[in-house]
Amino acid sequence: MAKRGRKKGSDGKVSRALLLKIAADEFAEHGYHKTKISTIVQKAELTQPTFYLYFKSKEVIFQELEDSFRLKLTSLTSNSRLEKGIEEEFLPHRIAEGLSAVLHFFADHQSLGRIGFFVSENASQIKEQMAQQIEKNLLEEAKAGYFHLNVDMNIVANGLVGMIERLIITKLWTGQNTADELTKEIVTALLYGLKNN
Amino acid sequence: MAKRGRKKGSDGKVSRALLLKIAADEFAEHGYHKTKISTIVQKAELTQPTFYLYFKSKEVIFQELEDSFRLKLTSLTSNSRLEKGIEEEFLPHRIAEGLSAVLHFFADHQSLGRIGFFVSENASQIKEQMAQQIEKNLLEEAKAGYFHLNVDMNIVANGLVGMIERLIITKLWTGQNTADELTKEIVTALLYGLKNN
Amino acid sequence: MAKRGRKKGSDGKVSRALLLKIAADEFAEHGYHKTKISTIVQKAELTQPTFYLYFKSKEVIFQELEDSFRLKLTSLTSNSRLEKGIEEEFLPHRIAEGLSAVLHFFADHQSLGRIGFFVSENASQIKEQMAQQIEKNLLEEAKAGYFHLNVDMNIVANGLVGMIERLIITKLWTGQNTADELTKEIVTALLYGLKNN
Amino acid sequence: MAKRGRKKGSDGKVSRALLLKIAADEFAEHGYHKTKISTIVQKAELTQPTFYLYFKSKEVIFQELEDSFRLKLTSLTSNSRLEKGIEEEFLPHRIAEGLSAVLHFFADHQSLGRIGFFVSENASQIKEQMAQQIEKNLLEEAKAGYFHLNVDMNIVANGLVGMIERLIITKLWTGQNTADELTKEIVTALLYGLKNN
DNA sequence: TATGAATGAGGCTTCATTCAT
DNA sequence: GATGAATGAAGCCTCATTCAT
Repeated sequence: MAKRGRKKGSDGKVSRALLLKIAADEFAEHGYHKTKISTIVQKAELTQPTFYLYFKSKEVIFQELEDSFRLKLTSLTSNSRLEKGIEEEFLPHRIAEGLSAVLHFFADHQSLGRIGFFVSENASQIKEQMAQQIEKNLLEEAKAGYFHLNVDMNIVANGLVGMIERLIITKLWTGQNTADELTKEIVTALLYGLKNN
Repeated sequence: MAKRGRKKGSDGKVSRALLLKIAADEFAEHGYHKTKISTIVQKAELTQPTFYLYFKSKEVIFQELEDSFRLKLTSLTSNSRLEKGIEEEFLPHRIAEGLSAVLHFFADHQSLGRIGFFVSENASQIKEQMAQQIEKNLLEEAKAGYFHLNVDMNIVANGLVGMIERLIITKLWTGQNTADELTKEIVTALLYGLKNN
Repeated sequence: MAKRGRKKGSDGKVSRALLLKIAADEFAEHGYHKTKISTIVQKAELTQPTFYLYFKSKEVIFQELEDSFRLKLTSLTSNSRLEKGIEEEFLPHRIAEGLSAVLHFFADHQSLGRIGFFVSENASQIKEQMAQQIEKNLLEEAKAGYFHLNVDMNIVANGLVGMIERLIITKLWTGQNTADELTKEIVTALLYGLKNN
Repeated sequence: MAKRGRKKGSDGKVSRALLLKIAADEFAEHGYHKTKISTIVQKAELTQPTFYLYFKSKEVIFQELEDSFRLKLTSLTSNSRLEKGIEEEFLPHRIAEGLSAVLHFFADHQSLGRIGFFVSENASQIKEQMAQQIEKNLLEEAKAGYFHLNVDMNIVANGLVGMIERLIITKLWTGQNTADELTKEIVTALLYGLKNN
């Protein structure tokens, strides 16, 4: 039944998705330059021209993965702002929710996370966006009286991103700690240094 | 003027150092793969064979830079432990000293810092070593009664490294903050979360 | 006509064989070091990357040629042993057969022969293997009473290999003598020095 | 006492001879192309410019070594002709003398021998000259009645050179046989195949 | 949809050789 | 007589990408 030139059971959508997945793993493991198209297609049991059927270039498939990461991450952080009027005793719990979501995302999408946070040339920029989101939240929360203002919130936000980044690599992805464990530790450390008194 | 042979005023030590410096800048700016020997020697107004007079390969000169970074960093962190018997009121100041030294080092050696902390394939490993050093310090200090033990010190150490890393990029190297300003902010945030009560 | 992509009528097997043949000629004529991949592909009207499509390296294609030589030579020499019970009057004829096969092989495969016997770094080893094969044959034949034992058969075997080697170059490949003529001369000289009485 | 730029105790003649000797060993061991000027001068504890003080090029020093070999070899073979009127019973002894001289020469000058006989591009030509010398001797000796003429003397001469060549490598230079032992074996094998009746 | 075959562009490295002192 | 420093020339190899089927 298969037409000439068509692999039995082959399906564009499937091949494309497969290439994307393998590429993600390769980029994540070896970085952009050491990742070779030839390796990707080999693992997908396809050929190089087929790759170019779905992606215009190496750069483009990488970009698609990076964009995918960005999208998911943005949607997460934008949901983490605290509502006004929350009781102080619930504060740790509310803050934890946002952080937890982020950590779970990274736990569930290692390759994508590695790409967006560590191998992309824009990683720094991505993290800065994240830091800005966090800063906005912190400032509002401080204005609401939850936090003192003895520290520069932009610095705190950036520091927080750095902390998260490092713990993802060293603790989450190594399996030493779960997303929830890390959440608790971070929140504790954070609050006791930020909480108004 | 001479097209071949000895360039007027040429000196092996000088040429080598020049290549090393330019290479550091190139690696720092473009990463390992995008850095080309041809560019390095062009900027040094030398030729490719001259490069190989002083360095066995691209990999080797990179390694030399990485090692140089490692050495300086290690000597800094190993000097930052607190002596026993220090008065609590001087604690922030003492802790700040170690951190300050590290930040000043990064401020003064951007390219080297970028190489060791961001472009090297061993960057993660290097940071982990640093985190271990810090953890040891923290644990001793906790034992001495300066800190409480409500948090996992290994997590704190790694988080701290992440914070530092991120602030170096976003604040120190952008010129937004000086090493001393950052030191103060980090110590403040840190202590209020760690200090025993 | 196409500048890129598939050449009209191109066929992997053919290209590979072509490269192999040209490489054999080049190696045979110029030796290993003076043979350039760029020349090989030029003569094949291909480009350098294509070469690497079929052979991992210069060394590897050379090895393949050497192995090919070894294989054929080994199969020839191992077939040249005399059966027991052969009449003495047919001895010269039987011995000639083995030698003749070898010389015909060299006559028909100059480049390969030159590679295995003269340009390979293992040429000496190859010849020694051949000498050992020959020695084994001679010893069996001596045991069967065809030859006397007044001489060291290992020396004779090595000397014989040297004779063959030299005559191949000076007589066979120059066209001064045919394989059959040489066979006769060598057998004559050999037997009258070896024959029992 | 040494003047500026002059190594203590340095002497042109000595340096030149040293370079020549080391070069001979290197060429003999590694062949022409794998022998590097840089290695030669290193072993001589000199520098590359010094090399060019004594030899115009790599090719030239090699040529000098090859010429040196040629000279010595030629003087040997030209002395090996048999005088007319020698008694038949002394023939083996007289033939042996010439051969012995050659083998002793190779035994005493391995590197030079290897260069002239195996690494030079003219090795084949050199051997042919030798073969011609030998052929002339053989023909005269045949004319004098010492040998029969059932074989082509040019073929015998070339074969003999091949035998010698191979035995030098496999027996003489490996220490398995002395020059005198080989001489005896070769003469025996040779005579019983050549002697008239 | 898929592929066998091919290539443009470009990087790393080596080596014989030379100049100014 | 000797050398520290430098280079012109050239070769091997890799990789993203494309064409014709």
